[in-house]
Amino acid sequence: MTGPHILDDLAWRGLIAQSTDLDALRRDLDAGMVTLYSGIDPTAPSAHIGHLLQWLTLARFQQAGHRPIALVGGATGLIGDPKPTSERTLNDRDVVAGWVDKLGAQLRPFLDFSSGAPNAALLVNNLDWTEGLSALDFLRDVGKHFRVGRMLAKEAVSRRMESDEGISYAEFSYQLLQSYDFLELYRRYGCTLQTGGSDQWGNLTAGTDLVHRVEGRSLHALGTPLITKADGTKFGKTESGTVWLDRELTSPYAFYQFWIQAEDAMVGTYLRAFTWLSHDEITELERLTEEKPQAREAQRALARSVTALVHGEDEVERAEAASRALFGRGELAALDASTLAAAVAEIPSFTATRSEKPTIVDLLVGSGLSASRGAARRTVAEGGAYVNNTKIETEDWEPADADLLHGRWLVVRRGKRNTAGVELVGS
RNA sequence: GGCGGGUUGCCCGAGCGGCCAAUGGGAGCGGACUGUAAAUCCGUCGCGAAAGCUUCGAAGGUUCGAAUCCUUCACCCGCCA
Repeated sequence: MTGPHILDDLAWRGLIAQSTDLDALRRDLDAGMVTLYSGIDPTAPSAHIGHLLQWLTLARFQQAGHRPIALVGGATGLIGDPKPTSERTLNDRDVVAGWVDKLGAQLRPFLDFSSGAPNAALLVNNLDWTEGLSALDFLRDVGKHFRVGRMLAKEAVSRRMESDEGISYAEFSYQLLQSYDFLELYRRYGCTLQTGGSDQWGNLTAGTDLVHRVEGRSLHALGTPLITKADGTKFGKTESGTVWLDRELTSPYAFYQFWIQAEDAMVGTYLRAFTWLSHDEITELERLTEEKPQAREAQRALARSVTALVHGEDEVERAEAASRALFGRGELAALDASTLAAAVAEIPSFTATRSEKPTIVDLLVGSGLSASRGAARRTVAEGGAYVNNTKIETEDWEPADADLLHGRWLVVRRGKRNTAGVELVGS
């Protein structure tokens, strides 16, 4: 690969928040193929866009000729990484095992696993080397190398110690488990680099420390920054929660919409971190955002790229077509039936029966746009309810035949950007 | 094991027998402005059309009346052993 050095590329993309010894890492990367790993824990049936960032980082290394190992924490997921705020609830073993399978399948498209290449990606599960480990062996072989003082000093642990929630011994031990992964992967595959989010920094360095003590080798750790919004608040949430990669949890249309709503101040950051666009392309898009922010070119390119990456080009087409139809300047009534049907298919929709004479409140609640009838009435009172882009002023409004697009559709909207389709059937 | 402190709505956090569906802040949501952006301002924020109903860790109890008092249980924190 010609392009910039992998570390320079990562730095340009804003993906290096912390590192152990960048110069040493660069020397190793230049000396030949490096095996690296990054792990995620199965805490849900799907990965989200934070995980995507980790997988993409692995993929960037693979693109540069190095060998990525994607780890899914079938063991660590049974214990739970300490969150600064509160103790996790343990999930059942079979549930976690099911999630391990799902996450494994989900990450495959992002890396090249084809067996021929020397740097073909590997998928591993840390349950494979921890399940058979006895508690005594673990304490002697791993636990003996850890000092409690150091462990207590880790940020997540100390935060929890100071909170009135406290921390269980199980979660306290988490860093030992993750450190042991690094040791095991070093022994099995010669893995010498671990990447992860900067919130994992304590765990990453715990791993390099352990290997140093046991094997006398200094390995590398690289922390990617926590991606946030411009005001520093958490990124990756929408009104309906986390932005998942699984289409059942976050539809491709909703996924596309999430990205297209990116703030101007952050769109460049997201382009750099989440897309494969070249430096030149991104620089140009950043310039366009400065010059003509209202054109939203960068947001469009971002939404297109990331949606294509996760859901494929076909879904991008659909999401874009639906977005044009629903957010376009034109009249919804002017859309032809197939375009409208396609657009409605992308958004949450439901079927109502004419004989039930649904009011706007029924439509808002039935479509899930409003959580309760009270909330729906409030929305109408606030002037946030629309049908076919026309504001509805009264809560007992009912659709007339003339309102039905192509004889059966209504597009209901709450606020600026929450839309749902309604198909009115029956007589 | 002993003693003390704690558990309130999405989060933080007041309330400490009636005036409490419960102060305040944050997040969220809607509106105005705009560009499916940010900032700002305004409004809203348990369910119900209403009567009313269900909430303040759980279960009992005292009382005309409890988030507020008592008992037991669970969990958390601290100190001592």
